[in-house]
Amino acid sequence: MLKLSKLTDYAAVIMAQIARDPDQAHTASELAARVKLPHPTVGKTLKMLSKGGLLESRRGSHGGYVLSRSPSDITASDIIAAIEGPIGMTECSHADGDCELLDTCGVAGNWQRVSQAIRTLLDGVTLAHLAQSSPLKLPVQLPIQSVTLPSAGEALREH
Amino acid sequence: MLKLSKLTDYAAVIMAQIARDPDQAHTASELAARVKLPHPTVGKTLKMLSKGGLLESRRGSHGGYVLSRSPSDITASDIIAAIEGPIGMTECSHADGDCELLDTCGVAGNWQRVSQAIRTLLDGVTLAHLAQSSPLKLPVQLPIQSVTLPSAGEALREH
DNA sequence: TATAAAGAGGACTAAAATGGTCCTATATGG
DNA sequence: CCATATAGGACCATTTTAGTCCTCTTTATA
Repeated sequence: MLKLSKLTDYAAVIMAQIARDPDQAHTASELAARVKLPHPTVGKTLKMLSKGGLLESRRGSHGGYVLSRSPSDITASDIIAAIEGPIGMTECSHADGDCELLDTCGVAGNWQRVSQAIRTLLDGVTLAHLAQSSPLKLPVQLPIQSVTLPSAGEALREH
Repeated sequence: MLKLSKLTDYAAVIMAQIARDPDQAHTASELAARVKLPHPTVGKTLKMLSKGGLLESRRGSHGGYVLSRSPSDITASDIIAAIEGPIGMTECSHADGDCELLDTCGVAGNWQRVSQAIRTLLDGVTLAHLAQSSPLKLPVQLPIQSVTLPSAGEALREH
C-alpha cells in the first residue's frame, strides 16, 4: 500500500492546524479537541514532532507548541521523517549495506533511485501546501508529460 | 518510512530474475534457489503475482511461471499493487470516503494528489528498468529543476 | 511561594499486520 | 499411474503500531 502510518497521518493534520494559526502557541488538549483525537495520542505525536525539530515547545502554564519554521519551509518529507524515520522504500535504501542478498538482488540500486525520486517529490510539498484546506472538487489527473517534480507542490494550489 | 513490505521487495527481485530470462518457465524452487530465499515464501509471492495478473502459470510437470506481458509493460506500480493492494499514502487515498474526520482533517485532498503523483512516478518505472542490474556506482542526485515524472524511468538507465 | 497548567520521557499493553510454514487439492507430462 | 508443479487456504509466531498512563520538570501567576 505504501501507506503512511496513522501517527504520521495525525501529524500532518495537526501540523496543518497549527500552520493555519501560526502566531500563537497551541496546547495538546486544544489541538486534540480541534482534531477530534484522544489527548494522549495527540500529545505523543506532538512530542515526536518536537523532537524532530519541527515544533518548538514551551512548558508550564501558557505553554504549548509553535512551528519552528515557516510553513513553506517545512516539507512533507520532514513530517514523515519525524514520525517514521528516514524515507526509503527498502531496507537498503539508506546504504547501511547489511543486506546479505545484495549480490543476488540486483535491484537495490534501482529502488534507491526510485526512493530518491519520491523523496525529491515529497521535498517539494510543503506544509503550506498541505494546510490549505481545499475541499477538492475533482482529483486533478496530472498529464504525464507536463508534470515535473517541483510542480508536485504547484499541483496542490487551488485554482 | 514509507517502506515496501518484504514480500513486495521479494516480488521485485523475483520478477527481475524472470525478466532476465523471459523465454522459459521458471519454477518456484528454481527461483528460490537463485534468489536464496525459502521455497514456501517464494511460492507464496509467485501466487500473488500470478493472481495479480503479472505472471502466467502452468501447472504440472514442466510447469512454472512466465511473464504475462513484456518487461517494459509491467510497472513498479503493478508489482506493488499485486502484493500490497492499491497504492495510496492514506486510508482515504482511494476515495472510499469512510473517514469520519474528513471535516476536521482538511488535508485529505492534498494527500490524494501527492499519492497520485507517486503513482504516476511509479508507473514510469518498468520492470525492464528494474531488471537491469546496474551495480550503481553513486546514487544519482537528481537536479530538482530538470526531473520530470516520466523521466524517473530514464533516471534508472545506466550511462 | 504554592499551585495549576503545561510538556518530557519512558514504560507498558493491546491490537493488528506481516512473514513464514504447511497441508490438501488439482493439473500436466511422460 | 506417478512425479512434478501450481492453487488455495489455514495457521501460527513475530513484529510493529497504536494507544494509554505514570512520574518528573518547567513555568506563570495568584
